[in-house]
This record gives sequence, C-alpha cells and structure tokens, in this order.
Amino acid sequence: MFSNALLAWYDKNKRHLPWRISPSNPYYTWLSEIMLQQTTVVTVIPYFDKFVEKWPTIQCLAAASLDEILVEWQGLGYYSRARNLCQCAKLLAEHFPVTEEELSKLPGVGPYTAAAIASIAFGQKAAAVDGNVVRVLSRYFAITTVNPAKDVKEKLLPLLPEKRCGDFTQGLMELGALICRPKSPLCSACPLQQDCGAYALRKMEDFPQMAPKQKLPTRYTTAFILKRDDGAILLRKRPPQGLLGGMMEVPTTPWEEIPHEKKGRRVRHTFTHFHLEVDVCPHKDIRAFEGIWVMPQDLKKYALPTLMKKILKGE
DNA sequence: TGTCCACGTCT
DNA sequence: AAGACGTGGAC
Repeated sequence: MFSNALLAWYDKNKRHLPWRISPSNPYYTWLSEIMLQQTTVVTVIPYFDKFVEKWPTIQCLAAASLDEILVEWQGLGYYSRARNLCQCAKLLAEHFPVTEEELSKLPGVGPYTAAAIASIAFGQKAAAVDGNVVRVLSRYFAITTVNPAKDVKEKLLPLLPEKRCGDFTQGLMELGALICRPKSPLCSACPLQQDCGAYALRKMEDFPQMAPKQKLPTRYTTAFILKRDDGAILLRKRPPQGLLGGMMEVPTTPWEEIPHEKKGRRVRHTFTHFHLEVDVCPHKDIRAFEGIWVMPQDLKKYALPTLMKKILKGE
C-alpha cells in the first residue's frame, strides 16, 4: 500500500531539519514553507535558524518592520516573499487558520503552501503538490501529459492516508529530494519501486515531461560607486514593488538590451528571466544622485541583494 | 560555459 | 494565462 510503504520509509530516512519538531509548531511550518518556495533545504537552514533565533514566536515577528525582515532575508531571493511574510505575520499573530481554504487566503500562501501547512502543522488531509511531488508521482504513474502538475494533484488525493497526513506529505517530498532525484534517481532504495511506472519502462528521467525553457535575454547597465572623502558610499532604496522591491542599491543607468562600453570592473548576474551585465564605475560627482551615505562597515545593516553585494565587493 | 533544480505565487 | 520574480550549487 502506497502510504504505508512511504511512511515506513520516511520514519527511517527523514532528515532532522530545524523546522521538523515534535509537537509541530505552526509558526515553524509556515516560515519554513515560505522560505522553501523555489529554494533548496541547504540554502534555507541558516536563514531559518537566524529568523527563529531573532524572532522566536509569530508575535515577535509580527512586531518587526519590513526593513528588519529584509535585512535578514537578504540573499535568499524572491523578495516579495519577505514583503508577504511581514504582512502575513501580523495576521497570523491574531489568528492562525487551520484549514487549507483559509490558509490560501493569506498573502504569499498559494495552493501548494496552504496544503503543506494544513497537513504538516495540523494533520489535515490536503494534497500538497510541489516540484518534488510532481516528479515522484509523474514517474510513479508514468504521466505523459506536458506540465503534469494538475494530473498529479488528482492522483494524489485518493492516496492521502487518514492518519499522519503531515508525515505523508513530508515523506513524499523527502523521497523526491533524496531518492527520486531529477537526475540519477536511486531506484534500488525506493519504497515505491515495485509499482513505479517509469521504473517498469526504465525511463525514469523521461518524467516529468516538461515544456522546453526559453533562452534568457541579456540586459546591460552601468553602476556608479559614489564615495565621499570619509569613505561613505551612496545607497538608495528601490521602489517597494517589482524587481528587488524594497532592497537597497547603488545608482545605475536603466537596464536595457544595449551593451555598454567597458570602463570599469565587470559583474555578471542572472535573474529569473534575464542575465545582467554590469559595468561598475567610480563617479566623481558625489552630488549626482540622491540617497543615504553608508560607511563600508555599516553595509551589513542594510538589505542588499546579491547583485549589489557583487558590485560592492571590495568597497 | 550553460542548464537545471525550482510548480510557487502574484498579477 | 502567461510573464515577473533570485539565488547558488550540481553537473
């Protein structure tokens, strides 16, 4: 039986992650699930530890400002998650919903995260479909439709056990992360091998069937380092929405698909939907832009995305 | 070097 | 419904 085999495997093989505590802590579950969106476990662990050390409860986090949260979130990416987290904390401190339907109304909580929290934190029967689950089940059922996420959810629902639904959800994702990996899956160690459709065909890596990705365009900009005589550097805050919203930056020219002449150091960075090539130049006129002046040793007090850390490296 | 992970959510 | 939205590490 699917769920028994999976649960037995999970009991033996689960990783001991900082948010996997018993009894479950809904704050930990929610915070870790937001951080884990599009982000690997190894990357998330140090951020999660920092957050719960600084803000041990949802009430503590609810009292934090967005700027404080962005400073701790810097480097984790998808900064809209931090903006939604800040809003969401204030709601959750008042009332933490228990059902999938209510949870999915929260900012930053979509169908996957709502089901994950409902099952993991509250033991509800909810089908959480993330990339791991899509991979495991599209292989198990040898699903040949392109972008099979929807089919996977329908197949998953009747497999959910009455008891231990949270462990079942985590077990499925854990199996995807450790055994049913995108490349070179470890089928000999898999509790589902016997009934796996893709394994029967020996075509594991042909699933899931994904639409081909388009190639990323490159954009170009010049970034200006403005340095005062006392060593302070000019930073400014980006608009609250959109790319790197609410994060700090050095001034740049508009980011366009027109290559710039190389005058200074070159920095390359890839975003979700484009590459960026930056020409980093000192700027003589310290009055050329508005912003705040920050001493190099104080840069860590500000929320800087990785792109800006690369640009400021050595300053 | 370039591609993939990475369906997750919002608009 | 399709595009916006980061990052780093594996291969």
